[in-house]
Amino acid sequence: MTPPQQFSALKGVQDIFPPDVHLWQKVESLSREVFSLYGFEEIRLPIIEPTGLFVRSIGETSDIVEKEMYTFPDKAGRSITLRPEGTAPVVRAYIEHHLYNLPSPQKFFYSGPMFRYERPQKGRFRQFYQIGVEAFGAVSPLLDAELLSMLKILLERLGMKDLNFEINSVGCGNCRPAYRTALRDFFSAKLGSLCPDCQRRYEANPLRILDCKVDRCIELRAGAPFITDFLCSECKDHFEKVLSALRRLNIPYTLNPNMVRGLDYYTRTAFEVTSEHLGSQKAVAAGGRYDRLVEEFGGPPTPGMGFALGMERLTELLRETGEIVGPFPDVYIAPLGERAIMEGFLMAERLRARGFLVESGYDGSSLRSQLRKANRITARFVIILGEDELSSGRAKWKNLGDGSQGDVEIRKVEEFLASASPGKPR
RNA sequence: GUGGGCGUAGUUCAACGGUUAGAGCACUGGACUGUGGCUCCAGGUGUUGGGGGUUCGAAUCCCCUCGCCCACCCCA
Repeated sequence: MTPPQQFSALKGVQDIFPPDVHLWQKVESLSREVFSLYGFEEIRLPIIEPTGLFVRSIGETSDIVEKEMYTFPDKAGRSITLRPEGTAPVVRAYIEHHLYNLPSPQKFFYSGPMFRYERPQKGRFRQFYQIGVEAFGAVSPLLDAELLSMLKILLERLGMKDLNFEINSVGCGNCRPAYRTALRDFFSAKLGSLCPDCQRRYEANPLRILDCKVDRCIELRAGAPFITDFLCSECKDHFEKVLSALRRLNIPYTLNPNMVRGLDYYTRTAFEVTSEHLGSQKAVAAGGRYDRLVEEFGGPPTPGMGFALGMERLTELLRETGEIVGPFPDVYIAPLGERAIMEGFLMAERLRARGFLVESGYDGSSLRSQLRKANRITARFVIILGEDELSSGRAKWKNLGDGSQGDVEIRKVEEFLASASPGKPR
């Protein structure tokens, strides 16, 4: 006989189950709570989008578009892509539903899986989850500071420590081209000494040379021009006001003129929140401004700004700060014998209707093994129901915390548990 | 796509090329026929990831392949 085929999850995707899933739930619920204080409302969007949406927003020559998208034709021959990021779909929906007619700024958050066909490593997956926010229609640098503050408050309430807020301005369509030219000029004489990757970057995206990790390239870029010295007066003013607001909020930040964002659509403010406790993929959140994107997609000129949190990286850090355990059963019902099993089954349903978390045995195993199981799942109480109890009408109860026990009328088990469990029933 | 590391029981890991591949934990049962945790005892059909090769003999050496991990590229 051939053994049945065993399936396993695809490369780069993962199952999330207890106890880990409790961390995920905590992050999700706390995010909702904090975001709602700032007026962000949830938006739920498709996971598949037309391929062109990402090609045009992220940039045709970006790695994401060139080699990382899950793209396939549907049955009518349309090119479909599993979303590799969240901003472009939100922008699409914002324009498609004319949300710009509503009072500005419009603020949304989303949560869900993204897909990129990459080689997995620590903190990187092919299906990964992001919680993101996007705000439309506010040019003020105070919005930038407000989003940073909201993010910091969320991370603090999650108990995260040792985070570094790195910030930069990548300028706009007016000033960035001049900087690119200046960078190319700076590196042109050293081109032959740069690593092969950087020689490619020199052509494709010279800003990327700035965050190369090769020692030689790090040496060669000493003295390279800073983008902050090339910002136009509007961008410079905006950046200074963001930084000043951050100082007023007592939010510590690190200026990182070498930080460039991967996606083409960013303008002005760009930032990353990193942790040294992660692997090489150390950004737990990142975002920035995209003041031209809505217009480029056919909407009215509307500034935008947002960020996304990487769920796997976040929960990775939270796992180190202490396990969050799931709910424990209030009571385990241990029936002995056929009649008792049915009685216990009915009792379990009565107790659940009263708001108790109940586990119940119904396979007729010994009292010993049932108590062992109750102990293992850390039930607070055990109710023992055997022939003796059924004939006397009084069930035995046992408190697994202190070992105390006694008996109680079967009809009054609910009342007994309610008085013995503060806060229950709900 | 590139480079490196690792695949042995449910799990964490042992086993100089040499008997029948072992141990902790977990699980199940018992000591205690209806009382958990602590203790003690008992319980393993593992294609040593898969395939091929070298050898009298391979978990161990070689080749191929699959998978996982880490790093690069890039990115949350």
